[in-house]
Amino acid sequence: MARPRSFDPDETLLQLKALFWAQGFDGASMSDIEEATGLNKQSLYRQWGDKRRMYLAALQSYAREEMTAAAKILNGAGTPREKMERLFLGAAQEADPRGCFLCNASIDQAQADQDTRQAVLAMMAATLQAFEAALPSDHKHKAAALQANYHGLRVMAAAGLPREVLLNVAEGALSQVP
Amino acid sequence: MARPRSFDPDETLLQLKALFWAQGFDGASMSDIEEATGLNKQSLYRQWGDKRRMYLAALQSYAREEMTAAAKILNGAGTPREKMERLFLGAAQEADPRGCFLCNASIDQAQADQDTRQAVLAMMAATLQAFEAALPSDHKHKAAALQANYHGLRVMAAAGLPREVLLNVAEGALSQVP
DNA sequence: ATCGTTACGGACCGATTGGTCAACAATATG
DNA sequence: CATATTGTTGACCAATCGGTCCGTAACGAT
Repeated sequence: MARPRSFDPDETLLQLKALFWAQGFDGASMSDIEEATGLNKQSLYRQWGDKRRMYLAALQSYAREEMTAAAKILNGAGTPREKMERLFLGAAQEADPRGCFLCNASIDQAQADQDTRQAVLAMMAATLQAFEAALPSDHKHKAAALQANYHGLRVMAAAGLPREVLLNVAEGALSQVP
Repeated sequence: MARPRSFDPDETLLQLKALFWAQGFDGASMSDIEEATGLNKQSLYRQWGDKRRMYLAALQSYAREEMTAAAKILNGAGTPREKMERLFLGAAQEADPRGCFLCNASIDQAQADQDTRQAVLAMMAATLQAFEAALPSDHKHKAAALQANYHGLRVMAAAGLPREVLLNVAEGALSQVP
């Protein structure tokens, strides 16, 4: 009935996520977005309405994928200790310079935009639950502190601290897990 | 010999710090800066050169004041436990929605600007030392993890998590301190 | 009072910002 | 094949961005 879309919105969303994750909302201009997606502005606006919604969609894509990757570790096989080792040592060794997109959004957009704030709160709550679920019943009260530890680790990794310090953080966190 | 400055650079620096802390580098326009300081662009440029150096000066002002406020707690009187209680419970109860300026800079400017990156690294290292100094000698290895915990707590506070969760984080952190 | 020097204020700059519009291209249905 | 409908393209928009320039104001030294 009409001309079909010539791009895959899901694939474009991954590119948006990568861009906003690395550069933040203000740091990514529409020109950057056009370049990163290979699409024209108009196609982007037609699909998502405005830049804010592109950002929100990217953030929710992160929630769906990167965070369920963490959740997969936490809900996967192994003892609580093994799960936490995989999570914390992984974060310390990879040391993603982009940080954690959720933390980034908390800091530079949660204050500026109500929708982002709500999305961030939901993601934070889901993360807390994943930590709780992965801990034995007599250690669930440590979930929030471990989450804070994890987010702090990601921030320190983004700051560029040496791996040795990051591994130190991971070991300290793990010492709380039986 | 010449017309004297009609503003106090130190006072202006406090206003710059407050603005960049709350809004970030990109989030604060030169118009915002003029409004926040009550000064004209030209006076600002004469004093600091460009916007980046205003930001860096603000960040270093934060390092000098807010962080030595934390350092004062850590280096002050009391047992390690008491110091950590003051630090973590304070951060959980005040729950500054602006977050920690150091964390914010780590996330949205450390990648973009080399000078900011170096300043952030120095501040992070100084913070680690303050934690180490405040812990008894057989617990110094926990300094990095406690720092991560602290930064995570600040990020979660900025995200808007309920005080109850933040207090939970603080208690979890404190359980590691004798 | 005058002069040299510096600070201040506002007009102004090109570049870039996020966002829109209308012409054109392409396709599924009749 | 014709048509209705949608996607794509690039020109275009006002507004704002960070930053500069210059005329004037205000001071200390002589």
